[in-house]
Amino acid sequence: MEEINFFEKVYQVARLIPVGRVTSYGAIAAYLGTKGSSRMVGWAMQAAGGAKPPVPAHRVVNRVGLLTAKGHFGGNCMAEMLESEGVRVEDDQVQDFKTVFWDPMVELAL
DNA sequence: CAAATGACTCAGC
DNA sequence: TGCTGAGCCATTT
Repeated sequence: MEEINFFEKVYQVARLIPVGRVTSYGAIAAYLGTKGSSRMVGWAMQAAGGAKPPVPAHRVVNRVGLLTAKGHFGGNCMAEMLESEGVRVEDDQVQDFKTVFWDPMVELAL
């Protein structure tokens, strides 16, 4: 069922993240209008595992660029994918986060 | 209906 | 400067 709920919104924004870029939970939450639901974004990512098309949850990190989701992916699989896309990751943290940071509020020019 | 959970974020010490 | 506590919203039980 393709129900348009909070998760779907998160999925759509997350799928809009270009390769080599990353965003934060708060940025997506704020874009959706629920700035305080940063946790919900992460919760949506958990459910994103069965979303179609797949959601690049590995491109979604916390506000400091830390791969908090790594623990859920299993191992450093998340960092490997990010590096494969051109994102510099070191010690489970995105380097030049502000440079690779993709802000939906700006990029999508809402 | 109320309580608990969660991949976050901010403020305080 | 680094850790702890509380706040936030939506989903789940």
